[in-house]
Amino acid sequence: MAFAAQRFADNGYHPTSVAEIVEGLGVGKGVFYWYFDSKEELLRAILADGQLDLRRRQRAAITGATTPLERIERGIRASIEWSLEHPVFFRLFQFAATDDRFTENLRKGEQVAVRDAARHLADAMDAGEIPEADPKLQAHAMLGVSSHLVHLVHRGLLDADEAVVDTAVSFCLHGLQGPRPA
Amino acid sequence: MAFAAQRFADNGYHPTSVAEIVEGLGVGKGVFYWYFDSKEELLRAILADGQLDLRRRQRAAITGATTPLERIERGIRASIEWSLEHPVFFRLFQFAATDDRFTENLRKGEQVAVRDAARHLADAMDAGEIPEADPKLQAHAMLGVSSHLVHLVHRGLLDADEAVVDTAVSFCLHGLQGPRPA
DNA sequence: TCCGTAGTTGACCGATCGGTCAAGAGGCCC
DNA sequence: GGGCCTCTTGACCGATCGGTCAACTACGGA
Repeated sequence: MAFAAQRFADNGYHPTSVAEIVEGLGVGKGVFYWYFDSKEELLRAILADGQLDLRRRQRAAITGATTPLERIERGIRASIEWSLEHPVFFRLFQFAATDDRFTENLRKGEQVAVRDAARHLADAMDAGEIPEADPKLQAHAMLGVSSHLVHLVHRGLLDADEAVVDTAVSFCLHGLQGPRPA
Repeated sequence: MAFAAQRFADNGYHPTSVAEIVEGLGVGKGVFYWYFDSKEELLRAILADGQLDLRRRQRAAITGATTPLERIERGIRASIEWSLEHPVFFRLFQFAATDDRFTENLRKGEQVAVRDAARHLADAMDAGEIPEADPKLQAHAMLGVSSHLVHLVHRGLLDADEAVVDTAVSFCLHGLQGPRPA
């Protein structure tokens, strides 16, 4: 799966053939179809693996935080860092988001994460830490900032500086904050 | 090109064959290869068309604005509205961003837009409208928010409400604003 | 020792791919 | 009318695709 993921990320899902994968692994084609029903199922399994790992990282990052806003910040940081460390998974997520065969697989995991973030946002609103707004929309906005910036780093258009992470976090946090009461 | 763009957006670039396109158009295959060198070149032409149109819209939206920040806001609004009105182009942009064969084509257009936005951000900083920060990073952050939200609308997970646009704009503007001096 | 099963092989399948090209249609100028 | 050029056709090409399957190997238990 790791090898296949690498090839999918490098050459694209469609242009990468099953023959290419098994050849690179030095095994027969039968092995592939013994473990997976199809090439499509392979990618689904890879995506599920990645989502699980990201989710674990997010949960771990959040524990220990005391305020809702701190949970949000840690969640963003963890997501960005994970995405920077796992360019292969990240690229596959991006691809899967553009292909109707796979969007459904992403949706579930993404919605869990967004719902989670939205809950913390709602908590922060209740606590008066940030003004009232649609928490889900804001969670998605933060996701947009993070993933786009990560995308740029992976494309080599941005240095994998910690300044990127800080800028993303700061942008998101202040975006949430809205106009401060004087 | 419009027909091909539609099919590429609906079924994906790779799964859509040239045969499918010419058949849908009711013409012979030779016609296709008379006007385009390859399937790849066709998509490139479509992408260029879309980028040109978006760029025009952005420029038109900005003219007449008096302050840098107003230019930024109008630019965001125009980009989001255009993307909502052109789901086919938007999807193709998203796909192209995930495929190395086409990223280079997007980069140029994207960089022009980002450089433009960054210039207005720098102007706003000089005018003291927003605090100092890396304008390019911020421009990309705004692009991330916009495109992710548009993506959700196209996937049907969000209503094409004007609230979406307003939230995006507000999130971006306050994200730029940073911590207000008390 | 021998059988059963899990795991593996790679030749093979029909379908389809992007792309080619010889043939010809239609119109324009001389 | 006849040569010419633009445009169109669709049969055809070799390559390759995802997927199948009969044959085979390795090995643990009886």
